[in-house]
Amino acid sequence: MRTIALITQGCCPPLMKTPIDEAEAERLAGAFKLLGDPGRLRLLSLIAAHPGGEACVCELTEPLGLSQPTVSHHLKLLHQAGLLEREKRSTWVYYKVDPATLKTVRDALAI
Amino acid sequence: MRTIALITQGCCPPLMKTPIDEAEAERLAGAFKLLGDPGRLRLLSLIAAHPGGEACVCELTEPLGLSQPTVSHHLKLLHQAGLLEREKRSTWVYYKVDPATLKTVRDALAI
DNA sequence: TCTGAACATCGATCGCTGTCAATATAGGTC
DNA sequence: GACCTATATTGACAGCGATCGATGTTCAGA
Repeated sequence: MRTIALITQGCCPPLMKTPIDEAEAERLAGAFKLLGDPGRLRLLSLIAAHPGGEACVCELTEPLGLSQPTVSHHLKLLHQAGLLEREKRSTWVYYKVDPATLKTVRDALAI
Repeated sequence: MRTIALITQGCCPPLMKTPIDEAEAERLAGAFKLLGDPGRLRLLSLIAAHPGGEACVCELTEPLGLSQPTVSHHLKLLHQAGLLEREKRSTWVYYKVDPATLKTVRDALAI
């Protein structure tokens, strides 16, 4: 799946106000494509609901029921899109949801 | 692409409040998968921004640059998910965005 | 009833992506 | 250094879905 730069470039104007052009549609669709996978949605949900609003990979693999490489792959995509912040602490890597990016996506659907 | 019943079944609890289960993730991901295609996003945008908030298929094919069967296919998916209302008037079929369903999807991303 | 227009369905193709096993990398501990 | 743990990368495969041409269906008008 292609990487999407979400926050930069003044993404994303409200869909419903005025017709978006093809480039904007491509970028916004990239964001929704990320949200269009049950595993990634559950990852976001697990991380957001985790104590402290953050979780490391080892805390996510088992409840998700997916292999470690797959989880790592999904986390990378979500991070590249700006939906997850990433912080390495010694051996562990902690992820937390970036509310601003999430809001950007949500606002694109405003009536 | 599988059909998603969006409004019915009390869909969709906010992702970020509490961990969603696999069934909810599957359903919600289905909705975002629909939004994860540039053509469908532009369809929604074109229809919403069209005078009267509605448009028939013949007004959408050309600005989208996709074949009529493809446009018809996308419209069917969006309609099945409840994102578009469909009304047949003699030879023409008019589609309009359903704001309630859109809000349902948007609210799932609430912080 | 014939014709043309608008829309839907079918069948086939082809690129994309979610998945995992295997392997690599990096950090901690002894 | 040797070993273990946590995470990332790689390579390969299988299934899905976006697309289009061809065809079907429905409706209005002559």
